[in-house]
Amino acid sequence: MTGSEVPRRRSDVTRTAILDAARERFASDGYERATVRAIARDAGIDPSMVMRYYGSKEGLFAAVIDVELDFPDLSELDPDQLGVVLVTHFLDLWERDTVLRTLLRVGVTNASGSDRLRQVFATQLVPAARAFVPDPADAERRAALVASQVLGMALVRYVLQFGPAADMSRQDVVAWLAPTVQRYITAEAP
Amino acid sequence: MTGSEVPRRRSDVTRTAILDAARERFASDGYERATVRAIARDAGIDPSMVMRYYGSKEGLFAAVIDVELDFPDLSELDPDQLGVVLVTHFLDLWERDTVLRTLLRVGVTNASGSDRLRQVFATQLVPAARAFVPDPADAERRAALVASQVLGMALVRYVLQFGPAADMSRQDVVAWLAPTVQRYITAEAP
DNA sequence: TGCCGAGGTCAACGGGTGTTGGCATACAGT
DNA sequence: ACTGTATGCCAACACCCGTTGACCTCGGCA
Repeated sequence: MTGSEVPRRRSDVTRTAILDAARERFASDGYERATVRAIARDAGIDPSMVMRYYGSKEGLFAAVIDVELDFPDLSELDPDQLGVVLVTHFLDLWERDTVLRTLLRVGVTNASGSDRLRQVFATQLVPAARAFVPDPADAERRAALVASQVLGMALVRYVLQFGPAADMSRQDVVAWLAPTVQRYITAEAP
Repeated sequence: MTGSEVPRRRSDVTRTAILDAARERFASDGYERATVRAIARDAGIDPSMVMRYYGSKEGLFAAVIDVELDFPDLSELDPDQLGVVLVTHFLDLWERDTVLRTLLRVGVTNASGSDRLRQVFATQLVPAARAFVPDPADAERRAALVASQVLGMALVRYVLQFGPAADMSRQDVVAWLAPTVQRYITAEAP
């Protein structure tokens, strides 16, 4: 992913139109109900274009979830601020684009979605945790606890949209969740 | 729901066979990928029987998720034990049968699934919280925080099956999550 | 100007879906 | 024993899906 560049081929505009439409459809409908036909209609082109450029529906989905979740540099951070920084960063990620929403929606029913979710967990969250936990041996467990709280909040707030969770301000979410995350990483094992 | 009774009609055995098969299919495949034909095959009958007894696929799903989550009586409980009791009870619920798993799997993509999930939240969790929170005005918010942690753990442990989360013992889950839940309900607002 | 390939449309295929109506069978009540 | 009804199966319908291949239409180049 090199981000924005000037289109070298004429078809690039169509390519990204498909990708944008796919992002929204997968995010709001999940994998099964997001049909190739609907995505093509949103992008204003023929369904066969989707196949030409992405090979198959599965290939299109792979392109959608192929993004890097750039984790913040935590190396010289006050360990007491870990909870606040992590929760704030996660809120940013969830609100910036739709890819995590897509991943969560799809990961619950689709194998390649949950694979990718596990992969993000293992390559991004676990290593970050490893640098701060008291005992590296249980870094995975502590990362899983953090994931449970963060994904759970994302679930009720952005996907299921429970009223009280969706209405909370960012500050309140951080204020409530940061101590939890902080404890999961740095506290003594109970 | 009167529970177990002697079958009055000959078809009751088929009825429950369909329901059992549907429970498993919906729980493991989600709504879209659980086909009427596959459910009927599992139940050993013809797909048209499903329609005769439950009207439609949607009606069958409604029957599957029409269950009461009997909440424990918390009225004379030591408020300090709230976290432990709640987390333990939730683990029981998730491990006893598949209905919550179904609800979570389906609620993420299907409207009637997430409706039911919101309904369970509003009629079971919020009232329970109302009895213990310092200020009844924010009972909903505190209940939402509890839901975020509990559903999040269920998500990574039972649905996504993140290794470290799935491998934790019940005691460890309770030991880690109970203080979080306790704080969400009884602690001063930050 | 003539050509050629890239970009795009169109119609169709094979398969799977939820759902329906007709027909057989076994049972219960008289 | 006879009959009406509950129970079940079978075949088909209409629809939607992902995917394919044949065809058209431009823009750039010799």
